[in-house]
Amino acid sequence: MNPPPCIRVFADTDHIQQCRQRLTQVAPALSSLASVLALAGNEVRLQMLFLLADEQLCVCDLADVLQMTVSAVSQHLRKLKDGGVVAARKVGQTVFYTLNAEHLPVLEPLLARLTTTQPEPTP
Amino acid sequence: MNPPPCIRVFADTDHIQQCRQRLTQVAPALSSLASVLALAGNEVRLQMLFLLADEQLCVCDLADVLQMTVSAVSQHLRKLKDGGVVAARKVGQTVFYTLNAEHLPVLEPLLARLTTTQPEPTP
DNA sequence: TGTGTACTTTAGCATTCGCTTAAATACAAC
DNA sequence: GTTGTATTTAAGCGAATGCTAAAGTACACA
Repeated sequence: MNPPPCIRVFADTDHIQQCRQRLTQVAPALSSLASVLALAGNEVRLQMLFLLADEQLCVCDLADVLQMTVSAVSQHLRKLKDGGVVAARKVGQTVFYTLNAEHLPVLEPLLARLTTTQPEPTP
Repeated sequence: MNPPPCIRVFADTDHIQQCRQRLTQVAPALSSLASVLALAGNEVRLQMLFLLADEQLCVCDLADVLQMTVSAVSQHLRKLKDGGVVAARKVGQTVFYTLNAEHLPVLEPLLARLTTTQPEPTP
């Protein structure tokens, strides 16, 4: 049931155990971070987040800007909302999306890099 | 060939165009960032990066720690290497992996959050 | 009340992902 | 050379992803 994954000569068991412990200590935070990064790791969604960092937008606006189907945009937004990355605010029949505060500490510095990175001069 | 994606009453064409321009300005950086986040957005790979941030490790070590097949680990590492996130250094017949400098500015603050986030007191 | 607009949801489908298994490569030691 | 160890690669497969197309929901307004 549990074949030894690696039968190398010097398997420093203490070291392995220590690494495992470090992982379990950060496990919840790491899992949460991974799911946020997975959401932001899609080019379309990252574009959305970049735009939403500047101003709230409705589904229709995003569809126009990204030149995508309203349905496709809506499905991306649902994922982002389910992940707690964005929040929806309904005004009349249009739904405005904004960045959610919960994961801003992670997203803000990432998005900030996009506007501050100057094109590197070829050395 | 190009049906209007959204026939809403008030489509602020100038605004849409302005958003599109902001996107094209950051397009290369955004694309690069998205691919790094996509790599880090996998829980197993994020664990690897977390460990590699502390010390260099070989494939076998990672397989032991993560309790995964050497093959599975190797395939993850190849993706990370192809994305420029990690670098390989061969010593004898073992291959040590380290974080690559290229994307450290993105990864470092993310990984730092894992060790500094204190468990929030239930309010 | 009906009509239209903004959005969501569902089903379907091609593609990608992440794993397993097995074979292949590289190299150290005997 | 042969053997053994560390790693990579290839093939295959189930599951997840991201889109389209079509139907469904919610609400404003005449």
